[in-house]
Amino acid sequence: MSGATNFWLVKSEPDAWSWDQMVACGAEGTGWTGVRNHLAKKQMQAMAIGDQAFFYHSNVGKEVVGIVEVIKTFHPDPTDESGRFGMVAVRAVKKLPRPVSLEEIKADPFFAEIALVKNSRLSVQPVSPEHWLAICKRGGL
DNA sequence: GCCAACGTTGGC
DNA sequence: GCCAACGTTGGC
Repeated sequence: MSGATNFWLVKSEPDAWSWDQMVACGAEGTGWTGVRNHLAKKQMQAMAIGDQAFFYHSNVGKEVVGIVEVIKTFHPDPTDESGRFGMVAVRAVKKLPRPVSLEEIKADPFFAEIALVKNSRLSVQPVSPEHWLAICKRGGL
């Protein structure tokens, strides 16, 4: 494992779990439960404590609203009865001063290869450092 | 509310 | 192990 921080993007429908709820968990954070996809699982297994992830509101809003940090690495998800999947734990770090919408990301050819556009259904995805910086910049950070 | 994309399941 | 049917996700 290298010491470099990796970047990710996690999606949530705000009706199910919103940024505000995430913030309400404070420094304690919360388990990122409910992921039932093997590719997403693989991404979570690759996460290290201190890695950062964009928090994206799918369906409603369709925008990156904030940044979360991994505080606990991959471990069993108590909500998964099959025992096949797991979760990480994250805490809210900061809200983007300006949310970055999917529309905006799609409109910029720079993001043509980002998983958010290419594989829109993947709920946990990696983000390259270049894309990370560019979205932070657009978000007003 | 619709539909396309994609993952999963189950019959063979 | 293949593939059709089905369910779910998520953008529009």
